[in-house]
Amino acid sequence: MKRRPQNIDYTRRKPIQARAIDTIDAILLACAQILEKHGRAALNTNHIAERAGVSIGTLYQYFPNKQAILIEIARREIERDRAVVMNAIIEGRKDNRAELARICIRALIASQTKQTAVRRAAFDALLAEGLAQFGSKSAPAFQQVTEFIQQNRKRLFSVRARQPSATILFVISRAVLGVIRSAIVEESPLLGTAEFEDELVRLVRGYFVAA
Amino acid sequence: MKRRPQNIDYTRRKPIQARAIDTIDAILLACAQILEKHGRAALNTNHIAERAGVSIGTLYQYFPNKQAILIEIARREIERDRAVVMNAIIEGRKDNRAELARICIRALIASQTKQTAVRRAAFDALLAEGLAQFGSKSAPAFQQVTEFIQQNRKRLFSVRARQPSATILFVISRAVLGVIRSAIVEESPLLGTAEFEDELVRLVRGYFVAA
Amino acid sequence: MKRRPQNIDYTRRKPIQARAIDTIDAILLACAQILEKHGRAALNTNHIAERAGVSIGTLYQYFPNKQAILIEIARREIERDRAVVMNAIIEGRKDNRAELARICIRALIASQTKQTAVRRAAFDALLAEGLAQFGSKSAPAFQQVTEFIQQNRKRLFSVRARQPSATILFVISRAVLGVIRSAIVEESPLLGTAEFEDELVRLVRGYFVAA
Amino acid sequence: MKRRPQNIDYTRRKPIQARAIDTIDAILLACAQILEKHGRAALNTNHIAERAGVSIGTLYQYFPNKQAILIEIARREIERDRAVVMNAIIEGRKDNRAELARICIRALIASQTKQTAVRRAAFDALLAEGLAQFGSKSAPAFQQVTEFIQQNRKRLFSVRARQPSATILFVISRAVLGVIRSAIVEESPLLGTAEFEDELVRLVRGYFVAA
DNA sequence: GATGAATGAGAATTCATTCAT
DNA sequence: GATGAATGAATTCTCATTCAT
Repeated sequence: MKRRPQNIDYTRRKPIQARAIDTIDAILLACAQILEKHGRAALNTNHIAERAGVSIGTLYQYFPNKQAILIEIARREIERDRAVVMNAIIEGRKDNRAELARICIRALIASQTKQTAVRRAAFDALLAEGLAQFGSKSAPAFQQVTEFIQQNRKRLFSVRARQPSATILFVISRAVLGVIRSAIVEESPLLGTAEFEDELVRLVRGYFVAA
Repeated sequence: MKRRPQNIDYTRRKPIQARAIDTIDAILLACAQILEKHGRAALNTNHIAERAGVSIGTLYQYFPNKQAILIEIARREIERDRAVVMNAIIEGRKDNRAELARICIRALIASQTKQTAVRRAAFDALLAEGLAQFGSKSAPAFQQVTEFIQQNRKRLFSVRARQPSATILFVISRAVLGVIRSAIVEESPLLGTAEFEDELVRLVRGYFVAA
Repeated sequence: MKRRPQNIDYTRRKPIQARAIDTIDAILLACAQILEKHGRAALNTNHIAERAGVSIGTLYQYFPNKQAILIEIARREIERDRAVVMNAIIEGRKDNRAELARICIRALIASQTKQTAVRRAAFDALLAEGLAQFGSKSAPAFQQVTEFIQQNRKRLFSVRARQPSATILFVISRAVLGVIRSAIVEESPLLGTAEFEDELVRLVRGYFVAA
Repeated sequence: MKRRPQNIDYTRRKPIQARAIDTIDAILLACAQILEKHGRAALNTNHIAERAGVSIGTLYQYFPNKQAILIEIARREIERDRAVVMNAIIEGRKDNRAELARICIRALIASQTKQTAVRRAAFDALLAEGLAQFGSKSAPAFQQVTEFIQQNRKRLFSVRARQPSATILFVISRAVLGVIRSAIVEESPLLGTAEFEDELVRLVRGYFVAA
């Protein structure tokens, strides 16, 4: 894949001109829509540009290549995940009796269920780019959540809960996400049932209680 | 001359002779090797045929398209997963004191760590083909394991363990696999440590004990 | 296109063994069926052999190449056309009052309307083979009709009819067939109407009456 | 990398600029030249692009597939036929004594004799595309001629001529074209003789006079 | 005679990317 | 900055034909 010298930093969050923001958002939205409607095989840059209502030349002014578009989508999805969990926790704090684990799980299920195809393709791009990228992109996003959880352990997981080390947080977050993603991917009938949510809560509880 | 796609179902040859089985295995092996060595982007049918030592025409006698090769690989990987778990369980029975959960987890980690690229690409193909396929392919393979576990619940998970329903087995299996796969994909330093295995065992134990 | 040395004369009408006749007919029938059902693009030798219930090797024992199959079909179609016209004329003689032109036209419309796709493909093969072939194959078949018409001119076309030279017969036969084929190809609503038949009869009458 | 056929209707560029029109003409011309020189079997898109002096990619910007090129040629040939007949009629009006039928016939023979291979291949493409297409493409082109003929019936076919209904015009036009095309396809020695033209004129006259 | 696995040249088509305007 | 025509390497897949068994 030939790349032109990249004089635009596409990871920058706030381009100076409003028009540029619109263009970038239009491109990302177009990409996501194609992914969702027609699948990964139908995704190509000409099509993205067309749907975004910009010329292919303009698209290449904002993204150095196709991969970069998907990576930017992945970056935003990860950020959205983080926001979802944080929001759930903050909401939960207001209501003292709420079970935080359940709230987070419910939020995650809702979030993951949306835009399946988009997320898949975007994260695939991330993987193809070299796995190290993934860490560097997702880590900061989850850092905030991780810190918050460690500081609020007692309130979050009952008194008996163990001190959640980085390993523990890794295991439990990937376990929950793994189950949810599998249910989505396998189109499990469990999705959306109360039983499913209950079992996930039990998984989290059991883990934190286990000696 | 390339004609437009035929609407006639001209089914591909099914292997009867040993020679044909060798050919199929050679194609699958070649595909896996390319995936592992050069990555998914470098995978193309000419390359596969060449490495398999057959003509491109022969490849297309046995597989209707590139996708089908990946799907067959996925099918075999799923079968291998099943065999790995069954073997672990059967081995564990001989040694009465063995913790079966740990044995299964150890086997799964070992199994999943191999052929990362191959598995990724193969399962992606399965997904692209329509997600429901996945269920129908993996379900029979895991049926045997599921039944065995239900029959040996007490021995497997200690006396206090809950009756493992289909839901419970779904959740715990996807949780464990989800954590292992995430560790692989994110190239986590936890992979291969005793701590990682311990935490997974704890995850399983805690879940089965949780009220 | 590579051809193997051709040691079987596929134009021979009566192969010695009954089995061979069956095989040839099966191949021609299969070819015609595919043409009619799936169109020319779907016609390939493997498919023909499969549908004929013979191996591809056997097919190549009876026909030196794909083209030869189509040419044999064309040969038989031409022969059928001749038989249709001759039959119509002979039937007409019994009934003294019958208008022979009308009877022939009616028979031709009926005949041409059948197996459109088969005829098209077969005659195309004939053309591709070099136009000279066409003359040598069709001429003998029509010779008989031509001679018969010339001998029965008066009875066939009324008293005032001109002496039908070879040119005249060429013009009128191709005119009538041209109109019928156009009607078929263009899917004209005229096909099957009495008006259509009437006009064709008028075309023939007018031509033979014209000074 | 070749993807499976997209189900997105990603319409081909429509020519706005003069450059694009040149490109289209170059492609059509190249296609016609190859057809005429090397025959249909030698026609492939790479060859067309090369001869047209454009890249294969450019060819596919303007035509979705090979078929479409042939269909556009057919469309233009039909339009040319119409123009030929109209011109002949208009020329004929200036010379009051001219026999219009003869003038049209002479023009048609001249026109049909050119580019035999091109016309054959192009019209075949039209047929393969679904026969109804043919009607819808040719009908508008002939509408103009048909109307003109109906309005000038008397002058065109002598006083005794019948009112030419749509059916009559269909029959006579296809009859004349059918004879001419057969003569070309069968490489008849009649082509180019005065006798041939005379007989065609007689065919037309006789038909219009016939009661 | 029959079989059918293997062949491989060759054709169609795609799509990321560039660059002159 | 924007445009969009042009590029062409790369890839998938077909199918007539052969020949060892």
